[in-house]
Amino acid sequence: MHDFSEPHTPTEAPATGLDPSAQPGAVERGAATRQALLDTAERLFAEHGYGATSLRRITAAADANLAAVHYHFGSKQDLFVALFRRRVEPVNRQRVERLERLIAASAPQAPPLEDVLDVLVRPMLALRDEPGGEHFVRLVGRLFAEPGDHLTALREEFDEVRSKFLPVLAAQLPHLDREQLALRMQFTIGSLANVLAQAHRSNGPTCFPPFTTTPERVADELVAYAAAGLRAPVRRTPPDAPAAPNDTEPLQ
Amino acid sequence: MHDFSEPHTPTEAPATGLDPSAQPGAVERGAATRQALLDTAERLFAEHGYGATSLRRITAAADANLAAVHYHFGSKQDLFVALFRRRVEPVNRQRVERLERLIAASAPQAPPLEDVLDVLVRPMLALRDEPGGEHFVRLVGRLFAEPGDHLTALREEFDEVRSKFLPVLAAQLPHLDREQLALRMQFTIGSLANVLAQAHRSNGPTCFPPFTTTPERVADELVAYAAAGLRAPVRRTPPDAPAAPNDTEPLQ
DNA sequence: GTCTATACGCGGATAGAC
DNA sequence: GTCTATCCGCGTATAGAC
Repeated sequence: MHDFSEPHTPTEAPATGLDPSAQPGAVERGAATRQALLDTAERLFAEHGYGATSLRRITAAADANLAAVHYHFGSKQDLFVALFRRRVEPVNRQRVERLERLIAASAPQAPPLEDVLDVLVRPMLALRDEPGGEHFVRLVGRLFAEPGDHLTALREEFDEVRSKFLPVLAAQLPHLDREQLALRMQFTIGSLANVLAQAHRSNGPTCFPPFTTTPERVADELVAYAAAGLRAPVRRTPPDAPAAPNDTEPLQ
Repeated sequence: MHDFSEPHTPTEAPATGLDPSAQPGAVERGAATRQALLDTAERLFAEHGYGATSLRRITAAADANLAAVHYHFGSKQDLFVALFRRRVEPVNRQRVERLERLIAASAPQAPPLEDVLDVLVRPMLALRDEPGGEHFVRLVGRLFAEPGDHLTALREEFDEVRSKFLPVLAAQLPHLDREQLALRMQFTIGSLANVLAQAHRSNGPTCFPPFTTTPERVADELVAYAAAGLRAPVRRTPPDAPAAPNDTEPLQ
């Protein structure tokens, strides 16, 4: 129902010192406010979710005025996009650069599957060790599960990553056709997303027993799991669908 | 910031015909309203997300009054829980029953890994073929990514499933310790959740090339992938962390 | 250029009439 | 059981102070 066609670009640049009416130090204060809003929103969005976090709470916690969000970013949505890009762009740049180094190192053969997966997975998991990153990874985990209307722009950030990694993976997985590879990569991304979304529960409460695992250890396990899954032989017949015809009754 | 400690249980039972002030046919109308609210909310939540779907839109589309939601369910949150339980309880009952049949059939050995995974995965994917189920599976996919505050009650629905499946899986995976098994099952659940969340995009737009896959085909692929991943040998050393020390600059 | 104050319409929730 | 009226907090927009 919203209209994001003209997303409002207010801070086209801190056009430093051109305007004689500007207060001394105004630019620095503006940058500090912007920063505080990004950091605070990142933490609160991760803890309570996007919808449950109001701009009033964010601005109060960041010692800023309610309207500061709209001045610096244009809308709540745009604030989210900004804090998201801030973290994701370096990660995706690392992924692509490291992949290209891998390709160069193993040329003319394609690089080993495990190495490619490692480069895909580790930079994102490593965010957990950056200040504030532990909040951010939960947001990433949730992104792919969100309904598609308003966050498509963010998902497009991953398009370059996908387009560069897919052919390299395909070269090591000749037993899969295009559709099978796409499906299995969807499994792999889901594994990563789920781990990211649950990363904050170091003493995991409901779903799985508590365990204390470093991001490095998680990356190791995920790479081993995904590589084996991607290499799995194509399955032919479902082994078991006993399905007594009426073991589901109609809805209440 | 919400308080869901006392969730309001209004419709303790359609206490049929006890109240002399009730209109004739009131009970049937009430049940029909309840049903319409569940079906409509399920569709709208799946299409636009929970937060972006207002009670006013739901009640308008279901030809009901705004206050009907609070009368029948107590709150928007409780409406979500109700429509969720309606679908998930039969699925989880199927899973447990089929697992017990598998155990009995292969006793005294543990049942084959692929069969156990098939029984875990297929009933949920099969919901796509039920009327309205194609909407519901998207909600399931999102559940595990949601922040933990208000939906813990729903996640507990899966506790019985987990406690019954984990030991059977462990019996087939003696090379994994408890922590490794928990982590790899988290990967597996993530794979399933991601597929469910994207299930509606039969012509997948941003993330993966379009493909038309039946739920049965997806279940086959997921079982093959997860079985291989779970069986993967434990990895020892990360193969590649070239990580030029400064390939990440500080945040903007 | 940055921030404050204030206003509008819509969201979920609730009380009480019918 | 159902509905109307109402409450308060939300995202958003804008006018004007510094």
